[in-house]
Amino acid sequence: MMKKTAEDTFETIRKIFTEYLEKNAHRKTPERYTILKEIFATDGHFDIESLYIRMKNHKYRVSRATLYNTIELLLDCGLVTKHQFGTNYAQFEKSTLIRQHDHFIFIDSGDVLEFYDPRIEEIKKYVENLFKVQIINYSLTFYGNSKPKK
Amino acid sequence: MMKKTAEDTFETIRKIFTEYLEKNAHRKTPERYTILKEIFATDGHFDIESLYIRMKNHKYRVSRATLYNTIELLLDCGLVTKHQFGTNYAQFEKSTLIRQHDHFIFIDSGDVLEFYDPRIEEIKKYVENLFKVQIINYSLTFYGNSKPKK
DNA sequence: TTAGATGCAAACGGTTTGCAGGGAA
DNA sequence: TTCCCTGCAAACCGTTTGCATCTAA
Repeated sequence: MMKKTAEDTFETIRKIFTEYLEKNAHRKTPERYTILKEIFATDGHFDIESLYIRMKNHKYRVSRATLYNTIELLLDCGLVTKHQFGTNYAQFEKSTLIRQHDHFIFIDSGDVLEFYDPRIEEIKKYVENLFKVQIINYSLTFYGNSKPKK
Repeated sequence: MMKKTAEDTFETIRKIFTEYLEKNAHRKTPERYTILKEIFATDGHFDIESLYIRMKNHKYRVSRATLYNTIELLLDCGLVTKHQFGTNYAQFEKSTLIRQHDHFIFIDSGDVLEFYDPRIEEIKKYVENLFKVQIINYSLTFYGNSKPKK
């Protein structure tokens, strides 16, 4: 069986975006694909300003307005997730298409770690039952510091 | 045994605030106590602007700067909790001193429900162990809608 | 008496919007 | 050719800050 390369994965991502744009009668502009590529070329979380600077450094100038516009589309088709980690600006994360996870944030540095605990599913079911609601999404974030050495 | 009245509870709150102010050499200004009273006189979550307007309606004029300043103190002594429910403005909640809880937000209306599931404690322990960290606080919020009638 | 608090208004910073020009379909 | 999209800059809005004035201690 062939190993799945990073390029293969991005091709899938690109295809998802294209299908989304076509289905919603949005234009397939070069800006949108370049932004998509830039986002998926880097690991970790990002905010609009850092993405803007990164693209400028890569000699691809887009306006902030277009970044906000495109992020909106990427959120809508599920390729990007939005977080508001207690700050007053939004942070985003590219979808891995692989595994769901939540976050631990170091209070001092702002560094982000990811984890997954299946018990969150149990809590979700409990809440849906309790309130007779349908949960569309959720956010679970822990904040803390390194454990002090004894 | 005497029933505990709302006034008794507020007296306790007031005392906690006073002790906090004294311990940290902060002045006990009338503004600070009036803001405390206003916050604890209303149920549910609030933001700075609505608190500002509420106080103005009650004929007690404070500046927004003082509201922000005082909220900071109330957060510091644990009488108020801050939330950032995906919006770009902060929402606050008075502490109940009774029971810990998390939130369910109706996507359409923004209405807030509260619940508690002890499994969150298990997840917390798991994360502390996994990353060798100490968790100071956390946020768990579900977003969704009413379950459609069949 | 004086250091800390308040009120006001200006500044700040992330996000949104209006509009003229450009380009995908 | 059409009208959606982009870029730019101004507007927006929640929050922070600077400063003169006031007041708790």
